[in-house]
Amino acid sequence: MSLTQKTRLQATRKRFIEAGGHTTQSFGFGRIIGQIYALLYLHPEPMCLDDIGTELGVSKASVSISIRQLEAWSAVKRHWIKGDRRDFYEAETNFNNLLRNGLLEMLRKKLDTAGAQITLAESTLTEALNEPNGDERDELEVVAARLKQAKQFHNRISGLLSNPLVNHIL
Amino acid sequence: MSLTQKTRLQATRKRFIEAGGHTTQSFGFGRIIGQIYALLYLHPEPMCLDDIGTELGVSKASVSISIRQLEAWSAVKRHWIKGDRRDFYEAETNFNNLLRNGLLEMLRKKLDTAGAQITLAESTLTEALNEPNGDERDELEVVAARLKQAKQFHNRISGLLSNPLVNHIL
DNA sequence: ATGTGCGTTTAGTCAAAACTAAACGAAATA
DNA sequence: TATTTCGTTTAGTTTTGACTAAACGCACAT
Repeated sequence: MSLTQKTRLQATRKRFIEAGGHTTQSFGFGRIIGQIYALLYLHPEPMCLDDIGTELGVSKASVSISIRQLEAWSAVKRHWIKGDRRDFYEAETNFNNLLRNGLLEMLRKKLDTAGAQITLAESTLTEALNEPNGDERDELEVVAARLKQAKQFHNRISGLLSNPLVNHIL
Repeated sequence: MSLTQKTRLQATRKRFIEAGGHTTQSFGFGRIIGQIYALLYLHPEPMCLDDIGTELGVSKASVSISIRQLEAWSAVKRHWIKGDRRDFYEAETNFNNLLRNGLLEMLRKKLDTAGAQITLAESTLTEALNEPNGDERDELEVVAARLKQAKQFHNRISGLLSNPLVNHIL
């Protein structure tokens, strides 16, 4: 392989890996997660923890933690090699699965906890509403109305995420 | 107003505000942003910077910075009060606008920069591909194929965000 | 059993982000 | 012009969380 080809391939890899790290960073997951995925995505063969760490210049511990996150999102798959005790990983190249099991699943969880909070607030308020009139009854009802509106919106979004049509589009 | 009513109203407010802060925090924006929005959302009248800061127990500077972010997302609106030099703010209760101008807009920007990076990587690689054969031609083509696939997925998602049908559902 | 080679856990470090206090500039008031 | 009252900027502090080195536990081999 010519020197220029090699250099350009390395440059391409490096750029893509940096971009991956930058992207996950901007979404609030660390930088390493994106870098690992990008590295595996462009790598023809599965890689082990040590090689990944060496390639990216980070510790094995970081790789271990990050790769478990990626596994939980179905973004990488373990690859068994007979006679080798090490764990090898390759990227899940099917972005649809990645989207469904990763991003959307996370979104769902966050929506759930948010929804639970709203419900909790609502029920606390309902107790107050059932009592005989007080001198700030109006305000009480304004808050109740807003909470109700928030819950409606929450339900709409939740419904959207479990809508089979929407899920098919993604 | 009875004491129990007052207590419960305050408890409801507090819980809702904390939940709001927690939510925005989990999405990588600060805690204060969500707290301010939640406070304004449950507050019948527009509030000024100082009152917001006092209510949440944070400095006016923090409120100033955060509320400009909220304004950029159309999540709050300025409310002019004649004869008062202070800026008053109220929550945008239309969640659809909020979604469109806030979350989706942000998503669009991140997709754009990610797409630009992929394109850049692709063009760097294309130069190498146009050269005569080298001894790692195969690997070069694997990387090229992966980049192409990534770009396709990126385009699909971008298209989805500007799809009028999808935009209408949201 | 003992040693070796893994992945994981933990305790600690360090850098980046959040947040504050204080200084500042602009606009209204006197 | 001097003063007051805002919102913003800035410089410094605190907090958070990313990351590492080292210890650990487990499984297999000898």
